[in-house]
Amino acid sequence: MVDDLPHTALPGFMDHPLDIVFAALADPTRRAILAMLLEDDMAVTDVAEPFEMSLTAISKHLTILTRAGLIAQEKRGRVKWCKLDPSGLRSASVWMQGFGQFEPVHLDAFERFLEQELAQDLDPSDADPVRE
Amino acid sequence: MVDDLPHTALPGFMDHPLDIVFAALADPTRRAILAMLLEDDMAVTDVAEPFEMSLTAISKHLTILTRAGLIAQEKRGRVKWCKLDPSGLRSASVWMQGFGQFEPVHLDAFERFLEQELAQDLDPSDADPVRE
DNA sequence: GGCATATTCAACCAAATGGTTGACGATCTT
DNA sequence: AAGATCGTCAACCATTTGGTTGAATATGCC
Repeated sequence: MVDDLPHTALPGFMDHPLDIVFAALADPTRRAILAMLLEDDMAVTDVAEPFEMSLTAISKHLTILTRAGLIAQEKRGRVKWCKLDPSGLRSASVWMQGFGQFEPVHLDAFERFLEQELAQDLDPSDADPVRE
Repeated sequence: MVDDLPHTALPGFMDHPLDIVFAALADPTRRAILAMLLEDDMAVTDVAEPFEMSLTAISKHLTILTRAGLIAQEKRGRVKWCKLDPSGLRSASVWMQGFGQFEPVHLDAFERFLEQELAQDLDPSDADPVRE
């Protein structure tokens, strides 16, 4: 038997979204992943490649980034593509701009950049995913 | 017995400053403390007052915020005053503005506000610390 | 079908985190 | 000096985190 709370892991959990966003950003591996995705959308395997860490570990990091709204993942065939999602970063930025008490920031070049990315909707036309 | 590593807790530790800043921001209690300090510099005891948590716990949170460069603490007599420090938030914001690859953000109203605060150099002339 | 590739799941582990309590060193007040 | 107040220290505890490995699940290729 598995005790009695096997539902959806409903404990206190992190209630506030900002907890999740900032916690996600607090790890250097995850920030490095975000920086990589700034250059290109990537498959999980390719994200993992430069790190001296198991694929599983990277997969977990990507899950954390996804739940924080910092990246979005989309499965195409057997490959799961990862791309930046501005929403997480935006909410964090809004808070930081004076803990939400001042006017929200316009993420300037960054937001516009990401919006372009989104518009392309994961078109790996010039990506180079398969390296073998 | 206390084992044998009682020195300064020298393990790997968090190397990158951003790790420390974002980790500090990832806790709702600490963000609430920052929001409180936005209104007024406060003594540790007064910071702790609204929380249902021990003074020790708040003291630890304040240490974490201090090490992250998010607040500064100054002891005056037996009272330790806490005030916001823009440096931590600034470094986080710089990174977020496109992971350091875009132009750094001007923290607008927030920075100017804090610089005024700093100029006043912890003058609790209109603060109301002692409530008894 | 059979095999390789892509990714996650499950179980496990060490270390870090966030909290507690009780004792302690400072400092102010009387 | 005594006592109260401010804050931290030390030890402890439960939970979370970040990693591992081995097996499992999909999907693509021949």
